[in-house]
Amino acid sequence: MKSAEEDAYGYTPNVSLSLPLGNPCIPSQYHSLQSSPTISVSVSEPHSYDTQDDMTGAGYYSSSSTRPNGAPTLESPRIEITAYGQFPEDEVEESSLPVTKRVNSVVTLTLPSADSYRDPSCLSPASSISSRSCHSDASSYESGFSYNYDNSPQNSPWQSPSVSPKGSTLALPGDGCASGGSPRHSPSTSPRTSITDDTWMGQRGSRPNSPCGAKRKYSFNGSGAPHKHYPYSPNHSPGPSPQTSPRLSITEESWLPNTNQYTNSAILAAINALTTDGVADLAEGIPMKARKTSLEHIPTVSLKVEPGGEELSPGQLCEDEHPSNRLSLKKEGYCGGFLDVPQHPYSWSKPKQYVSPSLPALDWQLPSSSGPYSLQIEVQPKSHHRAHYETEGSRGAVKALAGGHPVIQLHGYMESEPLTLQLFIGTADDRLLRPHAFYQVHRITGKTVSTPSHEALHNNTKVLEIPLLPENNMRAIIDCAGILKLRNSDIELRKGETDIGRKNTRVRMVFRIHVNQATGRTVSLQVASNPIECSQRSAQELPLVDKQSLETCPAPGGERMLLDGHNFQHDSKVVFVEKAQDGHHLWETEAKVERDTSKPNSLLVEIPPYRNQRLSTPVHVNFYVCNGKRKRSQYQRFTFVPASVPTIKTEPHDDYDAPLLCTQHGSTLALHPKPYFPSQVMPPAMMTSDPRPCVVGGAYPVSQPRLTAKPSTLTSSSSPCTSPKLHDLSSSPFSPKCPPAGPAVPHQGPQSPIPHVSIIQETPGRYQLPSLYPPSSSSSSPTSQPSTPTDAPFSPAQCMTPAQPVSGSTSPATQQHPKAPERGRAPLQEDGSPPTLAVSIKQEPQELDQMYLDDVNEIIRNDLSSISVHSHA
DNA sequence: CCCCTGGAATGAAAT
DNA sequence: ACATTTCATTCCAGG
Repeated sequence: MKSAEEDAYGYTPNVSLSLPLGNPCIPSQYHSLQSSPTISVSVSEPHSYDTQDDMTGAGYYSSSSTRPNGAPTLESPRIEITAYGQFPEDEVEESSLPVTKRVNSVVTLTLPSADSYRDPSCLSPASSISSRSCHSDASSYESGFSYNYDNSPQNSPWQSPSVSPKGSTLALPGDGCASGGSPRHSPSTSPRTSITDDTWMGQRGSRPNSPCGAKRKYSFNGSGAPHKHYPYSPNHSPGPSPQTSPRLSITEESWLPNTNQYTNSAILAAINALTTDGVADLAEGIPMKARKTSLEHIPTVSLKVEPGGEELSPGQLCEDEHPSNRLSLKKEGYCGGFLDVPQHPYSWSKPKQYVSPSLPALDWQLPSSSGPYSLQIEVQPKSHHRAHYETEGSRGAVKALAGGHPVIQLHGYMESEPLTLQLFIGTADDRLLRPHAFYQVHRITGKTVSTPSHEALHNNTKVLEIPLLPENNMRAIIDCAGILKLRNSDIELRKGETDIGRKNTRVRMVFRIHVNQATGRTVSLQVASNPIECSQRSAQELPLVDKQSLETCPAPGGERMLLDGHNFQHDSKVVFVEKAQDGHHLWETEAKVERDTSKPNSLLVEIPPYRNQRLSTPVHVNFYVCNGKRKRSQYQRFTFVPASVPTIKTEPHDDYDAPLLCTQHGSTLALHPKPYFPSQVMPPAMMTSDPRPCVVGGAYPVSQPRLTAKPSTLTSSSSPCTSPKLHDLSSSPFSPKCPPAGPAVPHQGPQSPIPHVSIIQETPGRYQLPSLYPPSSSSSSPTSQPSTPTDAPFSPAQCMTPAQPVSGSTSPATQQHPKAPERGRAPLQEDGSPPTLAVSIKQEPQELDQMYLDDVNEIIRNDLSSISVHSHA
């Protein structure tokens, strides 16, 4: 198991590499990154490096896309989309947001967005509207491609299929796929929306497609690229290309118009230059996936003539411009096209403007508090929320555990100006917090909704913007946010996407706020909610621990801990586990459960004695509730302390969490870390215990993130946490540095040296970066990026670092590293254990773990295999 | 009539 | 290659 994990991490790198192959896109991303960075850099610098500050500056810069890009790009990595979307989009998206600050300097808005969501494309449409199916189409696109192969007409075929659902399906090659495709297509598409477009798209059927695609791969061009996507590839080529390459180009085009605002012709030029290569790649790769979604239309259009023609325009238009619009539009079909921004005035009073540019990418890790400001989740969302598919109606807003809805508040803000709270759905795995590729926030409206909101797209990630008003004490009740589930097949096809959707059903609501300061700087804060299980099945079958009455216990154990949660059974087992960095089990033992008092929602367990009674320092371990082989809760943190030392901590756990997540949960936060483990110790401990690498430094290591992704799913279980505060970690180490360029530089630096370096330097010249990055990350070709996953790395780095550092608290981001530790594996070890055993590895029981590991491994293998395949292809 | 939901059927993927 | 089990996604139906 452990090994598996490690492997995973280890692989990651590989993966990333491979990915690259697959995705041409990547390059583009880089480019974008580069470019963006550049831009941003320059601009920002002026402002301030400070992380937070950055934002501000950035914002402007961003105006041009640049900045954002930089950031985004980084992020993007993950998602392929980004690549496509690239800057413009990003910007766009961002722009939508903020409003407040932004002055608008910029102009218009909107942007293009090409990408829109990741899949979102689909989603968004759909999601937003639910009705709109547009997006879904996108996916279809991919399929479409495939179809192409089959028949270009495919459409028709598919469509029909689609209609017919399942059936037919197409037989296609994909067989299964086909079938799948058809069904889905039909469903999604057909239903939803619009017809035409959909139809086209629809045909492809999202799911099916993907599957099919994968298998088949035809791809036209794609060659390898397609991997999964292949379908896309075709599409891509046509469509995509547009996107991708197109996008680039397109973007430009689109942008241009929009962009102009920005500026950027120059920028564009630069970008293009950069991109070129990338572009090419893109073209190849074509990111199809991405395309798919969003593009569906577009691609279609472009690619194929048929649909294409028309669509393109629409699509493109939409994308570019609309992304945001879409959101806003939601209903309208996509393309509404205009800038929505303005549309919903609401509280927003201000026009939105764009702000975005400067804003940090969504995958950047940000602190939850900085200076006087502290963004907190006053009321956490319930641990379970069944997300809805595009093919379903909305399943309502995410609710709070005690009824009601989540509540978030910004403390320490004394200005009279309203701010815009951003909300997006993030991951809940061990890796750094980032937008979740398979879920999107869904805006809920209606009589039951009291909080106004507005949708915007940032790099394929839907972001709900909610006004935070001084008159409400900068507090908002989040009753307007639902969660949309994207079909795994649609997302996995995306070019850059490395995460797998299967069993990756936990998310976190991520809230961000950007506070402009008198100095001109912008302080960006973010907090993530506790993990939310979004699948119907998991919610009904997997045991889940909401609360634990004890966080720590002396090594001898014996104390009783009451667990509050869901799906507990009389035969539920509670297993304590201590794993080494590499993942193997050092210790595993089943705790006694008082069956008599066990209830579906509570379990009373007796803390088992720790394996080593001579602890000199606290040791972080985990425990989970198990209802059967594959029905285990996520890892919960627990800390054994030296008998003498009583508990100080309670929270040691938190530490762990902290590293990982950022957010805070309320209480938990971790923090300890610092306290406890002062310097030295801490690290290890953190690392060890959690997987999270936290790391500070290491964390970023970047590479890990990527791979992990999938695995992460698995892993995720473990630490979801949100630890909020990590700041410490993060901040200290890295953050501080970064400031300058803001985005990019910071984090990465820490992580991967190279990157960092480059980044940093680059500030001056973005270009540099590009080169740098690529290399580092990808090593191999552009594709490398694929690793997008890596993004994480980047993002982090970028992100915040600079800015965030400030926040210090930011740590969140850092925290996530969780994985890092693993990677790092060696290094630390629990230090905690330090004294004693620590070291050795015991393994022991592992069964459970193994199971887990197995799962993970599987996943990883699959991924790898697929990847490799792709690449080969 | 529409929005939510809870429940489940269905088919694909993983074992 | 086949039987099962586990998941994801789509459908249904009631409030």
